[in-house]
Amino acid sequence: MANINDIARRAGVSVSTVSRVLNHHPYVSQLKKAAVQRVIDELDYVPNRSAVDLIRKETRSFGVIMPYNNNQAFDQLLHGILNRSVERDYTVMVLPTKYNTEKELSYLNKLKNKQLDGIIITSRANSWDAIIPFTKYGAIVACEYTEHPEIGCAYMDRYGSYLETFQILKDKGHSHVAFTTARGEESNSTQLTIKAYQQIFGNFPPEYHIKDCYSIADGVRAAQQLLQSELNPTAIYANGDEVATGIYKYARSIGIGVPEDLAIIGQENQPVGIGLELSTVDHQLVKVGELAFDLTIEKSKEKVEIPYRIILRQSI
Amino acid sequence: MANINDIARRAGVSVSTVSRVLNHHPYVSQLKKAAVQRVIDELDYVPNRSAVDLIRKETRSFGVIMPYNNNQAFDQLLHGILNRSVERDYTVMVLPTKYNTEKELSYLNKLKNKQLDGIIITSRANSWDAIIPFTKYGAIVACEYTEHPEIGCAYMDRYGSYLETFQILKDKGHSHVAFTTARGEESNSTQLTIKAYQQIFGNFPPEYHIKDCYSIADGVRAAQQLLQSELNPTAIYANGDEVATGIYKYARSIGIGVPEDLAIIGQENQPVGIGLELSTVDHQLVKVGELAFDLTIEKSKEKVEIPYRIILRQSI
DNA sequence: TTGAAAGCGCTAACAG
DNA sequence: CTGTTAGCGCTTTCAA
Repeated sequence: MANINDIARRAGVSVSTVSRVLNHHPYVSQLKKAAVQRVIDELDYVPNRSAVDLIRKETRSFGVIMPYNNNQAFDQLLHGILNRSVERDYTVMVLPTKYNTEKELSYLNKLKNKQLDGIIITSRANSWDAIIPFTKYGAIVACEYTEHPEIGCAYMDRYGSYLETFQILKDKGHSHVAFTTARGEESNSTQLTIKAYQQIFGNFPPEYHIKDCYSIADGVRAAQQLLQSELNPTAIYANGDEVATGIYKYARSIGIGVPEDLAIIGQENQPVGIGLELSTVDHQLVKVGELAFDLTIEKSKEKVEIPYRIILRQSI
Repeated sequence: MANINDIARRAGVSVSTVSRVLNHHPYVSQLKKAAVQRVIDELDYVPNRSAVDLIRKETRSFGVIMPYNNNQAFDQLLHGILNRSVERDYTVMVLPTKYNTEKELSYLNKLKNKQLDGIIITSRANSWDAIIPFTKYGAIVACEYTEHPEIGCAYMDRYGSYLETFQILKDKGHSHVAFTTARGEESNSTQLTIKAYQQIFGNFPPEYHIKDCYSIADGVRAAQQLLQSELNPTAIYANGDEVATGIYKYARSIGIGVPEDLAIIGQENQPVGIGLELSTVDHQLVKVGELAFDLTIEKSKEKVEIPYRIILRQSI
């Protein structure tokens, strides 16, 4: 592979001149510029990216911390991020953690070792206190709200949407309302769900909260636990449309009508919810992702809230 | 930020010794090793990745060319790739093309400029002839079959699965069978679909082939075109479960029974298909992704076929 | 407008 | 076992 010296030699100029034409600097004579360009084309030369990054001290690439991909919510966020990255000619690295704190820290280290200019956190395993020291090495923006002034935030109004959803349920006459979440109280969304729930309905029996829900199968399991007990919830707020689907299918399989006997509402407006006419709250995650990227590239520490939309269909 | 010279100086050793402990080389006295490690910890030092990549001439990172993410098929492939990349401590860059040939070539260039050690192509816009020259600079593996000996392939047996699916439809007595595809004949999958179709049913009116189908909405559009004409297909093979869902919903909305009046079968075993009990052919794309990664890391040019599974549910 | 030269931060002969 | 030194391939003063 040819390098900049080869180009310089064959074009009969110095490496600085080659560098200048490479970077479109002014003050290069047309003559030399043409000569250099000819050799570049001839040798099909492109500058070594590591060398450029090393001296420029930036890589024009961002990392995206997510527990895993192939999940509607995270893929929507990633999609938004990719939209913008293409426009701005940045490159994005996917950093899957499975909520492993060590792994997550090792990814944050890529800021320190100058492999990444910035990191977008879609969901995290570590505490902010563990994360914030890394802001010294590059922009860190989160897809959730946090007070910390070091962290830019592009977030959906989770608390507001939960409040409104529970209120709708209450207004429809439901008082026995159960809900599902992905993780336990270590998760921000779970905390907000519980807080909003209590705000509207007051305390609840712990059996009304089903954790570890990610997939259709988890929804089935949740429904089994909820519907076979004497808890008799009349409504369930699922943490995603796939989970809602599992609940719906199980309910129907044992002859429970939706929404007559059981109201179901999911989240994120996924295809499966559209297919089954499930009501849902759309947190517009693609937009959140796009904004998160914008904040990162601007090294902004702003807190920007994206509005949610509640979509009422047949299941409530 | 401290660099290797700072560490060497403060530890009272040479940079080579620091480099040795960094890279776990043998033949470093316990004493010096400890001294170096102490300073490293003290200064919270990590080696600059660009410098290391520059001299090592490798980055331990792969790129994944895909038209876009947030699509069940590509996200499954990516998921498989990420699974393995975490295990092997590689990093992956997502390279979304929207099937733009220029963009795709610019990504392939990242092999040449040493930004990437290898690239996995999940779907492509360029011809192989345009792509193959880049194999000189790094491993390129595809998630589709190609004869070219320079390209490793981890692929699903598309042709076989299409053949079997059409045969099943034929065996069930269908002779008026329509189908949808994402792209036109520039796409490998589309070509194989048509070839398999003709193999089983012979030629077909061009109206039986609906293109540009990606989403539920596209499925609705396809169904409108197909069901309102006098073509009267009795079965439709959709190129994905979301498209199948759109077809299903539209059919139901105009009083057409599934499967009595219309058989529908989709692809990729997506959640929405599970929810609606749609039959599907699962190409096991997560496995394909995992294998593609393995081939890339081994710089293998093997052709490995992953078996498909036809999942019969209620729609056929 | 141009080139020489000094790095960027690291690895790996090579010599001791 | 350890240090010296020569790069890796590029950008950017600085002086001309």
